[in-house]
Order: sequence, then C-alpha cells, then structure tokens
Amino acid sequence: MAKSAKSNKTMAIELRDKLAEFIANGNFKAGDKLPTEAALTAKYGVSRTALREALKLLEQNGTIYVHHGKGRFVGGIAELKVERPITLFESVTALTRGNGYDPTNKVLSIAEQHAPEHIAAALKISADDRVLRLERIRMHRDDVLMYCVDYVPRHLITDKIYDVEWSGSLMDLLETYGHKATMSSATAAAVLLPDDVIAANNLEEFGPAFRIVETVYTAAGEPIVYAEDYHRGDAFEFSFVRS
Amino acid sequence: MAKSAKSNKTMAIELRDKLAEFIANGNFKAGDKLPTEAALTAKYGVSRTALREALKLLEQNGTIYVHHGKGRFVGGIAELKVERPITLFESVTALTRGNGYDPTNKVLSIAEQHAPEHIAAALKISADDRVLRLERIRMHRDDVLMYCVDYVPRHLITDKIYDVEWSGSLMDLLETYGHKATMSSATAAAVLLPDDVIAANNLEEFGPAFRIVETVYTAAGEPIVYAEDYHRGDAFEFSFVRS
DNA sequence: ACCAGATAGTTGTATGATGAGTTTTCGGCG
DNA sequence: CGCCGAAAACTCATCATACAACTATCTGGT
Repeated sequence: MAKSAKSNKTMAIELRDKLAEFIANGNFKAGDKLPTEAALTAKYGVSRTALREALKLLEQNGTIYVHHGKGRFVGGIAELKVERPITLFESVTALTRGNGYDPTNKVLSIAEQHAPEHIAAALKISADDRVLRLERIRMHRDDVLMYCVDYVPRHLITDKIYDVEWSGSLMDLLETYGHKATMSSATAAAVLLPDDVIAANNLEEFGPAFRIVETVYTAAGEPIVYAEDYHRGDAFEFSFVRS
Repeated sequence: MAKSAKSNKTMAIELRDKLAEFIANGNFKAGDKLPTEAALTAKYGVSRTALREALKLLEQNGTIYVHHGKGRFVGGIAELKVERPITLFESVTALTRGNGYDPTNKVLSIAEQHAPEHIAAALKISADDRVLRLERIRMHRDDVLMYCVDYVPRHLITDKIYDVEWSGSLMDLLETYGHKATMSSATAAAVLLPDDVIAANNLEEFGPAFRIVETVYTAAGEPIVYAEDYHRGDAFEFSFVRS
C-alpha cells in the first residue's frame, strides 16, 4: 500500500483508518473474528510492523480486542461509532457542512480591545495584553445558523487588522501565521441568545441555542482562540458515545 | 524491562503507561522534547519495536506529538483533561450530583405500550414487542432540573410493573435483572420542552433544555434503554475535549 | 473413549537494515 | 571573516527476519 502522495500521515495512521473503514463497511458485528495478520499484510501490501502498529491503535480506541493465540475480534463499541462526534476537533465550516448546510459567513464586527478577565485567563495572557474580538454569523441562504464571537491574542496576528480577510476560516488564518489549531477544551449548554444580540441583529426567530464555549490550542498547548459559538437549536444535533 | 508477573498486558501497553507516568512526573511542560528512541530503549531495557508501539499509542491519545527528523514532544492535551466529560457513561443521579445538586426523583407515569417505530429500531425489538415507558422529573428542593422519558423492552423486567420501585436508578434496577448498562450512543441538541409537557407539569419557568437522546447498551452490545433526557439549560453544563 | 504429546495456527517480541526528514559540521569561495 | 553548499550526524519511519508464547487441532498410545 503506497502512502497517499504528499501525506504527512505515517503508514500506521493511514492503515488504522483503512482498517476502521474495512470493519465499518464489512458487515462485521461485535465479536466477529478479523482476518489474521498474515492475511491483512497481504491484503494491504504492508509490512507486519506497520500493520501491528495500526492494529494496536485500533485496540486502544476500542474498535477491536485481542486474544493472544486466538486472534483479533471486532469490539462492541465499534457499533456505537458516530461519524463526527462532538469530541472531533474540526472547523466550524466543516461542522456546519456535516449538519447538511452550505454556510456563508458574515462579519458583524472586528475590534481590538482588552480581554475580560476570564478570557485573559483562558488565553494565558496578562490583563495588559490585547485581544481581537471577531463577531460573525454563519448563514445558510437567508437563515442564520450560528452566532459566533471569537477572541484571539493580538500578538498572534502580525498584520494590521484591516489588512486581514476575516470572513474565512479563523483556524486556517491562524495556521498561515504559524499557529496550527489542533484541539480544544469545551463546555456546552442550552441557552437563549443574549437580548442585545437578538435586538442588534434581528434574531427574534433564532430560538434556543446550543452554546459551545471553547479554548482552542496548538499541539504544543498554546491557547490561540477563545470562542463562544451559539448554534441554532433546530439546525444542529451533536453525537457522541458514552462509555 | 520485564513485564509484570502474571500480567495479561502486552509490553507496549505497559510501556505506554510507564512513559505516561514518566512524562507526568518529569517536570515536562507542553512542547518539551522527549528523550530519543535510542535513549528510551536503553532507559527501559526494551526493544525498539515495543517502544515505538507504545509511543504511537501515546501519540494517538494526545500525550505526545511527533515531528519526523526532529523528535517527539510533550503534547498539550494532557493539560486539557476534564473530570467528568460528556462522554463519560454514568447514571443521571451521578451526573446531577456532579453539577452540584442533590436530586430527588418524582415518577409522573409508568406504562406498558407499543414502542414508536424509531424506538423499536433503536432497541432492536419488533413492532409486536412491548416497552415500558417511564416518565419522571428530577428535582433539587422545589426546582425541576430534568424531565426524563425512558423506554425499556418489556421482557427485561420479569416482574409485574406495579411490583417494581421506579423512583430509583433505572440502571441499577436493570442490573438487578441481569442487564448491566455500560455504554451508550447519544445525540444532544438545544430545544424547548414540548408544550404538552410544560402544561401538564407546570414547567413554564423551565426555559431552554439541553436534550440528550441516548440508547444504552450492555457490554455485549444489547440495547436496554432508550432515553430522552431534558436537562434544564441554566442548571447543567457539559464538558469535553475536542481533538 | 480418553489423555498426552506433537503439530499447526496466531499473536508477541527482538534485532538488523535501509529510507526519509532535520540539524550540525566542514570545506571552499568571495 | 562571512556565506553557501555539501557531507555527516542525528532522529524518526518502514521493512524483513527470527524466535517466543498462547491456542486449537490432530495423532498415537493406553
């Protein structure tokens, strides 16, 4: 199996994902026996080393379980897999598309200011540091799907704020400045939009919102965004497995 | 490194855990460089194969990240762990206590009926099979925290329904009948309580609800409960890590 | 028919070699 | 002396081979 061209992924990761797909698409149910290592190395054309590494990753995430000398078997949790769990870190654009919409962004405001105390703490900046506050709505045709407020430490964006295109993906933008978002710590709650937001933006029909407040980090643990995302209740549903 | 005596764990798993401990105890912070493969094989007295397998497991769970040719570094995700993530399978009682409340249950109704089609499908029962529908509210003093509807396949409860105490934990009850709940597949959304529920139970002040719909399974993958839980929006907040 | 040993099948572990990406060192040139 | 390119060293990625440990099945002896 040749690795994908230009892929940064290792063979083990690619193979893990291919095997996961094979299991998901192969009419397996919990407890079914998987092909042996020998059969799988032949099937995918890889070394036994890469295959074993991939299989151990699948074992760690519950997709399979192993009995030494007997073989490998499909784990029960595999049937509970959801395609895009709430725990998946992805851009708001991808999330919105995953819920079946074709989103466009509208920038309501972009401003440089001091951060409220709790936001400064989350972003690990001092009270003297400034943040950029980006306020946007995400729309599908004429319907407002999300109201979003993002706070970014000012020092991360080395250009003047009016020289920057703010309507695209904030994560992609930060990556061009050398800060690649990879994970976040989040909380979710059911709320109503703040009254002043409703009044300022004609959002009387928005209804209950699924609010996610998250701090976004690079792989090295550097906090780069504090986000408050209000997802319209009747437009979004979030999936996850509890175990 | 000798494996623990009588351990069923593979070398890779044991080493993963030892390395995780080394990282946690070693005054490392996110972004710090870890010792090379050569140094770690010498330190732990293991083959390079086992070490690489262990390191890949740590990479998958976010503890470390890798840059080909540069080395391995401590990941920031370890600092993001939350104590009771939304993905933790626990009883509603434990969840409610985790949010700081001392809940009492009030049974609104218990009835035997046919299951709606989507619920029969989720519980993997036929249209002829019957379910028990349990409707309850969870209260903290005089405040209603949750409105819950649970559906249980009738055949799981071998006693007459009026001989059963329904105000306790449903999961504990099912365990006494030999069906231990261990995991669930869930979706969450922000909604309003249905109008008839508000009217029937004087819940005009409930406000937006964080609704979790989940199918609960035993370890063998047998579905035993279909639950619709409406958590009062201003009383519950759910945490999770995205990666 | 039952039991013990041998064989075959399957996963677990180790070692050595080569390839690919990154950093450091060395030598030549202006 | 500083800069640049090439080579060497460092570090992770992949492959191949050999042997060990566990499980299932087969065979031969009683």
